[in-house]
Amino acid sequence: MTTRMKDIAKDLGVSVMTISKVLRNHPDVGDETRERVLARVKELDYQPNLAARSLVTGRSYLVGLVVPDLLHPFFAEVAKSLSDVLRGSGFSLIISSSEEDPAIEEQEINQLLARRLDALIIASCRSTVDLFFRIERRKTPYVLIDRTLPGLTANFVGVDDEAVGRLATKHLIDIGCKRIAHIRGPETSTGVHRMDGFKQALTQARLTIVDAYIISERKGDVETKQRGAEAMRQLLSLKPRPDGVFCFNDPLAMGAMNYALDQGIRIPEDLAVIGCGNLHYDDSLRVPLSSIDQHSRQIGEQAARLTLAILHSKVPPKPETVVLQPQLVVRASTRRRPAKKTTARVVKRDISGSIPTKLR
Amino acid sequence: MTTRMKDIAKDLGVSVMTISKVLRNHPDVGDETRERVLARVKELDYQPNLAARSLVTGRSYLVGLVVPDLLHPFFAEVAKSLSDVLRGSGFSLIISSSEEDPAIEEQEINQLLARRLDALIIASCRSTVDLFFRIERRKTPYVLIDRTLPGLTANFVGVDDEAVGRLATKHLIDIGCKRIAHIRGPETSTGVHRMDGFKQALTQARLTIVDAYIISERKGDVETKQRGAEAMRQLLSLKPRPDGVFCFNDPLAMGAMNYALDQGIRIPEDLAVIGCGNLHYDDSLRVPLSSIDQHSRQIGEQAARLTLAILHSKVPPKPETVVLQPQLVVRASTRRRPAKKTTARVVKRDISGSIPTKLR
DNA sequence: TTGAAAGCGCTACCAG
DNA sequence: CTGGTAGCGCTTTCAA
Repeated sequence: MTTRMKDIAKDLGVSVMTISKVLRNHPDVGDETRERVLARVKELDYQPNLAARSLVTGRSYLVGLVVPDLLHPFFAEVAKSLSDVLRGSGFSLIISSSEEDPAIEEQEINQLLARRLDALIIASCRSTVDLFFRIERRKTPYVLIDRTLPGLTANFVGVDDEAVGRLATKHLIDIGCKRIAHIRGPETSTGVHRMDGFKQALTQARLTIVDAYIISERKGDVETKQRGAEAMRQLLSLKPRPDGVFCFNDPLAMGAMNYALDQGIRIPEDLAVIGCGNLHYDDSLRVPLSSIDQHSRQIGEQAARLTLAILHSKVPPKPETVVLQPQLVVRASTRRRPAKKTTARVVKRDISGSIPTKLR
Repeated sequence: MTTRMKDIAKDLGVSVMTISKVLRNHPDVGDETRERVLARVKELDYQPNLAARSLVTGRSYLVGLVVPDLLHPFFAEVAKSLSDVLRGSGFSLIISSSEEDPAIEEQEINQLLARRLDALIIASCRSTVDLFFRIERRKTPYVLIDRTLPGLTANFVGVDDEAVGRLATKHLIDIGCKRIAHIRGPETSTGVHRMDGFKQALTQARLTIVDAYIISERKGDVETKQRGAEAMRQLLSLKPRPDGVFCFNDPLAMGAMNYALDQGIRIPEDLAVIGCGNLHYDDSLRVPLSSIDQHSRQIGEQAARLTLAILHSKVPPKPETVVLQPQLVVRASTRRRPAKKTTARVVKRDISGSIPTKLR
């Protein structure tokens, strides 16, 4: 069997309590005893069973993260920064992916609840709040990231998605686009709010909102790039063709651009394209892609900070909302002679948004 | 407080044991009693405390995964397929990242050991075996993925990295390259073996190995793309310049290509470039990148299969090694008029290797 | 079919 | 400073 405190206690002729205290740096232990215990612990390479410990303390020092897709660099980046901060505070992060499937998300969250984690951080793909009320009934603190849910007052860290839509669309208007299309995202808050921002920018510029220029997500589990290509195919079949497109995210924009380029469309001359996410490969694409940076790293850091604050506070604090302001990053896909001077805040080189991909 | 079996037992006037049996589908319970218990469980939304359960059963139904970098699509893909398979078998996956830092890797593995996980799956960035001997002493089964360690006989799932190096280099030779360079990876098995394969292919083709054409990883934690650019700068300063480069991985190749293109080098005419990883954005780059597919999804699936086999077997089985054969994927960055007919197996369109990035 | 007793490995509490 | 007692929430074993 594996070593237990009892074994060490017997070896050394001291009580189990003494071992326990030494291991938790409790002061009430004589120096000599402490040395002997530590020596034996090291010799046996002993580690206390954390499951047993958390059973009695009621705390697991485990935080759960649920994301819809680990392959998306945005969530990978969030996971990374989150994990960095938590590790520094003695918490471990257990990451699970819902594969953008509400049923899997529920299943994964149930698992995490059953394991009595100290807190949950969730980028939810659900559209109903029932699951979150259940979490609240279980008294497990949680922080939503990236996506909010209508009718749910909860801790939240994310970007201002209406501002994302406005910023991107206003930029297209500023460079002279007149017929602006939107390849929209799913029915989550991010998808809906970015589209709202898109419409707001058009309205503000006294441009009409053309329904046919808004392409909805196709049902089914196809690859994002392919969906982008399909959406672009639809747009190019319209008359008159749009001269600017705001895509819900960068993978979608990548697929859309590829299709357009393959059809001989010039970007940005015939068609300007902007995405969202500011992914690390944006500036290496066939046409480097303009994008909106959503501060993935900061989202992770703020979510971690908020989680730790909740865990350290005695009484459950009021839900806090952290909304970050998105930033425009201009690259070749929208670099045209401007129709009028751009008023948006422009970041020439992306620094904060660059995602370092380490060497394997 | 949170609900316990005791509470439900008291409510219903039955014993705790009966509840426990119902929840584990034990047959020895009367139908009527079972119904009553299930009804109350549902009503209270009760879930047994898995920490308590695993304390007595000695099994946690938790598998740990340690990767060097979640942001690298290869590891994200592995994590995804692994998680899919394990979830289907009733195991949860707890993912942690070592950030390519041996000390963090040790710390994370210690955490996982202390939590008494059922098994560990590790893509190690360590160069010594001591940590793994410790894991073995703890009797925790583990599976290495992607990277092996010299002097360690252990379960392993990964690609044949010498074959990766040979395949890539032979392809460059086949399309007529005469002065072939290598931007190599770190001192892990992947880095070393791919370079070995590179040298083997040169030797076999009776080309000399020029030391200056092999660029080593710079020390320090710089971004991969930048390292690729820096390596390319070095290569372009040599006389004569290389006419083909095999890069350890695709992010490195991306940085290298960008630099070369910015210097006015034509790819593939002046310089052919091939990477490894077959990442989903390879075909959307300024020059679509030829690459070697290392079957990330299959690595995850095989590692999961192997892990489950170990967990289900009564006695610890002998270490098993699964070595997958890499596949060449040709794109524009090496598409030249061939000097002689290529003999390598060529996949024109990448199907197996395409990595679906879901819509956020 | 049901349940009482014992204990998994650890820590809180309080007595010495 | 030290350590005994009690018990965290659950399952195993075995008797009724």
